[in-house]
Amino acid sequence: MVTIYDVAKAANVSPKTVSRVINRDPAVKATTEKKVRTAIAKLGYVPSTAARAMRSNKSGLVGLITGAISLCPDRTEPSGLPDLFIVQGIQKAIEGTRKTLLIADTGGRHDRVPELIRTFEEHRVEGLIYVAEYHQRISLPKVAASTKMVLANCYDDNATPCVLPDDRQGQQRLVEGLIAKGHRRIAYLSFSASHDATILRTKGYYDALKAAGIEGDPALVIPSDIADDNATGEAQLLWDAIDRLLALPEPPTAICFGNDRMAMRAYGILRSRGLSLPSDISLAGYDNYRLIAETLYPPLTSVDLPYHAIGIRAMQILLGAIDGTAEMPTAPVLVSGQVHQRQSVTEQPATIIQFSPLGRTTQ
Amino acid sequence: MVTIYDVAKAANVSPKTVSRVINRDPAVKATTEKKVRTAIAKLGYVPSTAARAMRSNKSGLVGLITGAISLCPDRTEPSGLPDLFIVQGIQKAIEGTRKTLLIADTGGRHDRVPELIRTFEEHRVEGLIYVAEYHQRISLPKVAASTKMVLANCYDDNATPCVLPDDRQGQQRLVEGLIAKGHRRIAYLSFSASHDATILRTKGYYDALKAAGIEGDPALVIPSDIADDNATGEAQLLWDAIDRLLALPEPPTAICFGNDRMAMRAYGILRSRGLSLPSDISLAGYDNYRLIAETLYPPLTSVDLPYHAIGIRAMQILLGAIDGTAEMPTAPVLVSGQVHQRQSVTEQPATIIQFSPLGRTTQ
DNA sequence: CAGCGTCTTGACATCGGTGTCATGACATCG
DNA sequence: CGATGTCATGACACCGATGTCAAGACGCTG
Repeated sequence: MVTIYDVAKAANVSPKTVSRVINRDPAVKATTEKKVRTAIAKLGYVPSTAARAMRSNKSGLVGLITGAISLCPDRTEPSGLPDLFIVQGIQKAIEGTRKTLLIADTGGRHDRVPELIRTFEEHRVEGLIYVAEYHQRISLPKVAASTKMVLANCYDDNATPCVLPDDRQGQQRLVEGLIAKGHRRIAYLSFSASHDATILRTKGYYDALKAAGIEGDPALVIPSDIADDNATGEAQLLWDAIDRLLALPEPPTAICFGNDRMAMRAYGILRSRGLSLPSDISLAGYDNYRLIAETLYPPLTSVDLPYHAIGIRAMQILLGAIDGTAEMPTAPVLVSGQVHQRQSVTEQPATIIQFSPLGRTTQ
Repeated sequence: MVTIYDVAKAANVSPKTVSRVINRDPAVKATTEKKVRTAIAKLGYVPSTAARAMRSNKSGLVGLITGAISLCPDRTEPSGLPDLFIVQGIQKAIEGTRKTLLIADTGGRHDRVPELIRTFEEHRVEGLIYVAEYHQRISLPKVAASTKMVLANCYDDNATPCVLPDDRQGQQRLVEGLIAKGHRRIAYLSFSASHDATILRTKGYYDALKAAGIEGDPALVIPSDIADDNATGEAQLLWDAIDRLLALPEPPTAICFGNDRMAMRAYGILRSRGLSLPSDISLAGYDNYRLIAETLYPPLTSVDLPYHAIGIRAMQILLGAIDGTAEMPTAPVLVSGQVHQRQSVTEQPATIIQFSPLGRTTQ
């Protein structure tokens, strides 16, 4: 490999002068610079970051730990993919800076995280971002105090700076949209209640109802407590939940789902129950997983999970801390996502619903 | 940052001895080793790869260039995601080796590739993999001869070692499966004929027919020449193509699609035409994009695009070349994907189809 | 023309590991 | 007991860049 010494010899100058040229030191005479640049081009010299890093004690590396890459293929799982968008946002935010991103994938095994952090420390990364596959609390091993760390899509007990989706607000706005279209009986088929996202979104759901003066009905809120790897079980639960809703004396005119994939399944289930979409019932997802939301017929109303923005914010915070130009935030940074109105939700004509011993009558 | 000298001082040995301990040199007395390990643990010493790399001239880094990460979000595009699986395969293959993967994303802009290669050269990567988002011919700038390179999902004119999906065989096996179920009139709604994959798969389609003694009917093969970013245009073309097929005097009993997403759209279109799936017509996709193929109702027969395996093979080839334990292949390495039979394809009862001036009659 | 400041360049040490070779301690053998 | 060999360890140089400091060239001033 050609070194700075080879270039120096070829250009008949000292290595230090070559170094000056590379680093655009203005104290180099134009003629000398030309000589050096010619030699660099002729020899195809590329400076070694390793040597540079050793001298300056700055690696120019930023580490990223994620399961986004490995989690996609094996899981047909809903949340598996979108966290990749966080990675994309991070990539985008690092573009244009002089830093290089080192990506380590957990391969789905959390126990590998310490090992990955270790590798990063060996590479002397200047900062570290941990990306979780869904909104959750985590606990990470200690890293050197000099290594800045930011959490994306997760938080811990040590007040490590973190960037989170504003799940409460997202669901609230979605439901507000349904209410604005005249819906009053709005069901919510959520994920497992043990998820942070579910708790926050359920709160958002009730907040929206309350703001509109609609009383919440617990019969309309059904969480699915399923194991993530059990696709048939999930489908079964969804059938049951939908049947329960349809059998209510006063069934919902709209259903919100925990994510777009649940909604996608529901399209098939509801149609096999003889309902027309969206005229008989309106549906809304979550995630705005465009592959699903835009391809389904009718296209699905959904809420952005602002993963891309989360990635960008996380990296911005980290870069600011590395440069020393910005302080790390001490409270979680919330990023909100936009509601995308599509044709799966229709205007609900103002109706008066009456109860009778025989069931429901709509006038 | 604590260095090997700090450890040496703390353990009261020479730095060289610490180095020996780190590298598991057996020539160190047990008592000495213990002293050193204690000091390492107490000080939290982590060796610097930069320093190591400089001395040994081996970075332990492998570079990966891809658009897989950035291409996902903006494109609702079919092929946008799956190449990520190649990256995952690569990750998997590098696990357990002592190498670290450096991932560079093009951000969708091919003109950034030289810049990324440059960064890799600065980091002295020992090998380089380029991953394309779909099967295609590419052309890359020269890299240092000492840097091994492997292409995944693409090939070039310089006989650079490459790993490709066996598209011809995949489509052939898929169609063979349909034929085995009694289908004789099999349509193929492919991608744009300008894609390598389309050309190869179309060949596989005809090969399967020919092997079964069925004459190919050009009216059954319709390529969609659409711009990738035009979702509504794509949907329109699909409506038209399907209508054309259904209007044929002898319409197909099965339709193969260029990918699972096209098939997913077709579910809606065919049903809106009053057809029941799969009893009236059988459908098959390509890619085995499980999120779609398994979630659709009925689940979709499809062919694996063996992206994961492509990634693994590519990395294996590269690692072999870096170690010097294996020669680079001189011809493209083809990887074949399995056919996944699902309920979207039904047994076609042996029928005799007669033509009459009034149309088709099935007995 | 001596003295001084400015401009340009180079010598040298240094970052943190590791390869090479040397050294001292100790065991073995004739 | 001295010669030889083995074992464990250390001294030193080196990888490739760059920060520090100094030196030579040059022009300007008094």
